[in-house]
Amino acid sequence: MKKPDAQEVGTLIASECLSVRVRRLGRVITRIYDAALTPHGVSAAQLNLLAAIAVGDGARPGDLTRLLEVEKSTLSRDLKRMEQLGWIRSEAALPRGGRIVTLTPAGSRLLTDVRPAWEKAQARARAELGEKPFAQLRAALPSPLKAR
Amino acid sequence: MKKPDAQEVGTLIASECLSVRVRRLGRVITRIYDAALTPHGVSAAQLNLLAAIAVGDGARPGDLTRLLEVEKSTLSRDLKRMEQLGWIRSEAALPRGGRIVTLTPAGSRLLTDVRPAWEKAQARARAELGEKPFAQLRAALPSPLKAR
DNA sequence: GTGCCTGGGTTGTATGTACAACTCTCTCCC
DNA sequence: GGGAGAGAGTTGTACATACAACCCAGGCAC
Repeated sequence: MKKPDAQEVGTLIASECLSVRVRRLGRVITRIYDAALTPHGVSAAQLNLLAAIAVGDGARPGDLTRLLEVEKSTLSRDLKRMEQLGWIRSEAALPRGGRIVTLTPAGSRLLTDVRPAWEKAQARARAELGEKPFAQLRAALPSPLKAR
Repeated sequence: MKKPDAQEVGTLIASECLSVRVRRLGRVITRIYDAALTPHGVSAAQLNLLAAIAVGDGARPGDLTRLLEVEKSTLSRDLKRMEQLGWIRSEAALPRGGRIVTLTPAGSRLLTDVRPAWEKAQARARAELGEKPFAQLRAALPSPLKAR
């Protein structure tokens, strides 16, 4: 039952696989931001989405899926939750049953209120990673706003 | 109801936030690996875990949580699924109710079988990101095996 | 010993995420 | 005008993930 092959492949993947590293990093980073944001009752994922909506002062769901690279079904549910929380509003507006999502006043307020906590999280993430890896990451990953 | 502040904060976060970029990248990368691995009935997360177990030819759950930076409750459930799938075995072994998780023959076989698909995914991820960002990412993110 | 702490594990609950299948509504082609 | 197809959205289902609240076993203090 000795399977040296399996051990070898395991070591290869554990040490070389990009998804291992990226997913691990995602968990670490998400924890940092979630912890900082908890007092405001908002999660990292939700803040990302709120910010994306705020950028254009309203957005079509289709744009958001492309910007954030989320599946449309995921977005649909995330938006529903945030609508129930009173942070966004979804107005039927466009021809093909298309809609436009905008921040409510409560959503706008939340976003501005949360800024100091976000900055703290950003600083903590920077400290956790180290100055150099932080800069490398920044360089390697395009800002979603530029991406497309 | 004009909230230029909110728009400003939104733009700041959307363009500067590390969690936005990292989480987005995680979704993209996970999709690539999941797609390549689907024919083998294994997900990216599961493969990561299998590999981590294979490295040491068995591991204690506590080590795995540190290695992968996963919450212990998450690990508990992931292991349970994989045990039901017949890929791993969990033997009660140590003093404090501690256990050791090892690959079954089926798990070992799966790991070696899956290698070509993994390599294809790795190549696709590299192509998707571009050669330079790929190298930058590699440099910025420590291999989990080194991390601690 | 009794009580407390710590390390290790599971369970309840909620969110984030994806894929597949479905509906709806236009548009376009013939 | 009737059907094919594209674009947008929702719903079913399953997995990955975390936090909080537990449970259990050992060690330590006194």
